[in-house]
Amino acid sequence: MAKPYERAGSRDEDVSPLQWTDGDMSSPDTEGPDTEGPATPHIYRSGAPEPRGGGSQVGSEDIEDDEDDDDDDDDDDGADDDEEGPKRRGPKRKRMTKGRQERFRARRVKANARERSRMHGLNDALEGLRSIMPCHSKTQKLSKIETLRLARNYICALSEALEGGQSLESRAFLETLCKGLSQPTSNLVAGCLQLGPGAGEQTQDRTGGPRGPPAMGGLGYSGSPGLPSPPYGSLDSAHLQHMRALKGAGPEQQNDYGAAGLGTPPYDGPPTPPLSIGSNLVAKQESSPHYGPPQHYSPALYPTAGYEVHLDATYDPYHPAHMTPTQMIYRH
DNA sequence: TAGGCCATCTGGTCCT
DNA sequence: AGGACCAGATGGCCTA
Repeated sequence: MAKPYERAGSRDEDVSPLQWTDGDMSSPDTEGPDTEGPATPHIYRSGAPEPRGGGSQVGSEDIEDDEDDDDDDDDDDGADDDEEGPKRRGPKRKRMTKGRQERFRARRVKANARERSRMHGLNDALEGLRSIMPCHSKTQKLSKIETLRLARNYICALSEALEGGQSLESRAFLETLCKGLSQPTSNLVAGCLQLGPGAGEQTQDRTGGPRGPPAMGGLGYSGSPGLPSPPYGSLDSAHLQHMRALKGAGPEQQNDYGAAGLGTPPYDGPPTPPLSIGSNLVAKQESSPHYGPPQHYSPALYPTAGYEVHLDATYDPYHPAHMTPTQMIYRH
């Protein structure tokens, strides 16, 4: 079943919102989109399965009404003792008075919003990564895990190519690229690169029908070759740029995206978020001691939005002198 | 219907 | 105290 992740629409649009089962916080009033659409309530109240931890969710724990509001700190010794099930470790919790419960809810709402925002940032970064992968298909989006695997392989493959002068059309390059990827992703990559172990070899896709172009026979998944049905992804222009750079094409030739018919800049993804890989790399090198000199990376791997990255003809990725962005020629 | 992938909520832990 | 990060749990969507 493992199929490159594909979804009709972004889930962010129809995501939802919190269903406030308790009347205290009737609306999270945090983000707009999250307050509309179908509900995805995960507020564990009575009746809902508890997420973990032996059963004491704050939302479902000792919630009290106002009656014994302030004198409850003394008698909470027994609060956990009379619970059935495993005892909870850690500091004893105080009973949730209404006021405390409200403060807790407010804190949780804020924390949830932050967490959502954090995950969105993470996803944005992942999307940026997707967009510079050698095969960037708009119809078949790589899943998160496959994106990370492909990125790792891509770095390895390009490094090997730089080291050994290996051809980027070689089978070895493709094998490195597809190491550990799922079959559909491997096939996608193969389709993008228009490479195959046996040109003209007829293979079968998952549905059993013969397909062309040639598939990734034995790559990653031995004995399970086959390309998924078209549309295949496209060889990303960023990858073409990498290939050109690695082949030592002169700057003049590297400039003419339009003339070459590519028509797109090396990075034509969505507006680069603050987490832009390329820009961050350069910026952090110059400003942050935590990011030390990048080790064993190819500048060509980091096309920055709005920039084209070109390799110095004498570039040696392992030479210390070439570890800095000064070896990169940026041209807008 | 099962399984993959995802977004979200949540509590715990660590750090500032 | 509050924020960042993390991992578990849950339910929705989609495809085979």
